[in-house]
Amino acid sequence: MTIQEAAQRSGLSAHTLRYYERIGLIHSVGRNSSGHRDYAERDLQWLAFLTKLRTTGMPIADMCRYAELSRAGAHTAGERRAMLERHRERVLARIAELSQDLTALDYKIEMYKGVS
Amino acid sequence: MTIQEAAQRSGLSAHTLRYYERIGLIHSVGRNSSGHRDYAERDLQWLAFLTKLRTTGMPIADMCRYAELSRAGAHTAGERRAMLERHRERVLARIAELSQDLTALDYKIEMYKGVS
DNA sequence: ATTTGACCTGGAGTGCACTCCAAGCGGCAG
DNA sequence: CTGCCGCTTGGAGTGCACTCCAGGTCAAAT
Repeated sequence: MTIQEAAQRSGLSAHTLRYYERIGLIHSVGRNSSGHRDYAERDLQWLAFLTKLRTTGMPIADMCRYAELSRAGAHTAGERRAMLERHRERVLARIAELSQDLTALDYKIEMYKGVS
Repeated sequence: MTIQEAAQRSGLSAHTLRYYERIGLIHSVGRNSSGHRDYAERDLQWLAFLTKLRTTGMPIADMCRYAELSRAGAHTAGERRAMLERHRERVLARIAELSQDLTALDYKIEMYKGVS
């Protein structure tokens, strides 16, 4: 599939897809006879996973590290899992923080309701 | 209180406090006889509120708008409340998104557990 | 044959939110 | 009186994650 289709389906821009490949986040996207990228279903799945890491706030540098480990083979599975578990804790903490701040926000909104 | 004390107590850096004042997020911080900033308890409260808006992801530009409205007087209360309610929705949506992605992350971690 | 349009590359530019720097001032310890 | 420290200012620099540009290739349409 072309880069535009992949962009459409992944929700990332074509620019971002090229950028991700350049920095090593996506490995070995196929090329067709004229040198254009040709994304496979596997690439889309990987992209979907990357997108989850991104939207949950993992820095690009960490994602690169994860991608590198994935490329290195099965013996890195433990380290990858550890990365995900650390990340999981951060996401959990972030949800807790947001929930806390939401309560404060609600309180503030209530104050506006009381006044008007 | 000095800028260092205010930094300590707000959790922001002195750099950031000056920056926030410069862009109009904090209005009229007092100065002492030698021209140094002298933060009052009120400023700390305002800073704590700003910090909640920031950590929940409100862009600086929106916070400036809110600060501007606050300065403009009581007749802007409705608009301020509307801003907070819109922001509340975004925070809620963000929590929902994070929770969703957390589930996917958990699933991925389970897969690693199954393998190792 | 030429135009069009999607794609390629390396490198430069952008926006956000800080973060730091240089030059200077005020107060106080030695 | 000198040195130092913490503060002041305007302006420049930084890091992150894109985002865009220039110049070029290729295949299909006119």
